[in-house]
Amino acid sequence: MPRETFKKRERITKRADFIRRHPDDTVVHTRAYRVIFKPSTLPYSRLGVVVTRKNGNAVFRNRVKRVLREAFRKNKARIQPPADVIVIRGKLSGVPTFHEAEESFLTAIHRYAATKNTKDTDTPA
RNA sequence: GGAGUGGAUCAGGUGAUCGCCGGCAGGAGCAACCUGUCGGAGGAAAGUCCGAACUCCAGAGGGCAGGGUGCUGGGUAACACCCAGUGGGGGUGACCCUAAGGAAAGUGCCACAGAAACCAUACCGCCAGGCGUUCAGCCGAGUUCUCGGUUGAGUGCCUGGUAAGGGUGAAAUGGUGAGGUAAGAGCUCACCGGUGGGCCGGGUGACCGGUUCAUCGGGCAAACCCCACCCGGAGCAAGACCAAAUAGGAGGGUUGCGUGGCCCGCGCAGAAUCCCUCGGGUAGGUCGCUUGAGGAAGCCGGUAACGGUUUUCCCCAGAUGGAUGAUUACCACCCUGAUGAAGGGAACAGAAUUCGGCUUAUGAUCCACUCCUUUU
RNA sequence: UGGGGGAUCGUCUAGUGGCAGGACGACGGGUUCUGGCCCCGUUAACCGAGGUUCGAAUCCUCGUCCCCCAG
Repeated sequence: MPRETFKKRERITKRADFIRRHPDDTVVHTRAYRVIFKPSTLPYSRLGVVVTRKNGNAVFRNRVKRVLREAFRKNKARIQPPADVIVIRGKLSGVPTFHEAEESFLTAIHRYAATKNTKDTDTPA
């Protein structure tokens, strides 16, 4: 079983990686977040979190980022194929907990995998 | 029991599992990775309101402009901060607040109202005199109707005296009482109040107390200003170094730049293969970067702020799309509940070059004190 | 992180110590067969809290929010 770590190379740090869009991107909406899966050439997935100042103060923004980072760390092995994942916090009030975030993250991964499978079955012919 | 004032302290704790950042050591060496070990948010880290250190501009030098501070004495690297006091104001009180120099250096403003808003004095009014006039009484002359004189009351104008009173206004030329006067007035007197000067005593000083003489016309300087003291500018995206990238594009120049308030001064470059500006390109890394006006404890000086000194004492975050987290167990606190079971809650808030302050946000506990009410 | 600027009716704006004004809008009325244009009237604001002053949108202090700039 692979260890559930989260190294620096698994984080999206370039502004261009946040902004660039591609037709193959898969966008999944959950109640509080918008999750964008971008196909990656790297053999592992990466995570980037967007929380603007309009969501709350610095404590709140740090909380959102830490909770989402933890959900990614625990479940990154399920993202197949590997992708750059960008999570955008919507305008929803209330302090997030880890369990809520993980549930949203898992549903997003599930829908992402579903779209990939249908594409794989449709396109080969 | 209620209301309140001042001060101090803490900012849940201990494990388990999985993670993140940094230092050190090791894996032969840089990077990466692994192992071990140590450390890892705050009282406000916040607002960026002051003051400094540090870096660059020249080792920041002179003048002007501009800005800041503004009772006294201390503290400090420095401050607009702190401590101790003085004066003034608020509160029944504990206690709190205080940008608190100068208005006879000058300028300006004080809307509306009001006679008048600061400098001459003056409008209404009051009083005296003069000239008219109306009415009444008395006297004289005369033919009844009239004329003259005089007294009193009223009224108009002029001259003079006066500032007691006058709707106003935020503010009106010391207040009250008596004398005095034609009417009045600090004109005089008694008490009270203010201002200025002299002298005496206390205090380092702001100032306080007493006495005596003179005098009694506002306010605003967080209006311009004057006086005293202080301040050069920019800011770690400061600044230094390494590497990568494009093509030699456009404009200007004798003085240009540093210079980002102005002038002087200073420094650098200075006839082109030169300099400046714009445009274009690059957007990576290393250092600065955490040991410092540092902390703790003891002793000494000081009312205190604070300072001095001693120690084999301690090292206490340094990220760079930005770490300091997640899950879970038990205990502690608060609330609901019945004391149990159970459930819920736990504020304000996240380092970014570093310090000293201020201000703002905010949970809990403790100590001392004040006022009111009730009981004894 | 550092530096700079701003906040006035619903919107855009003027006002630098003394009544807060204008335009557009909204509402009501008039005009018209009806609507528009036009005319008349009404409504409606000084970001918040303290201080200076007789008096503050204006001067001072603190706070809240918004915008801009950077090597």
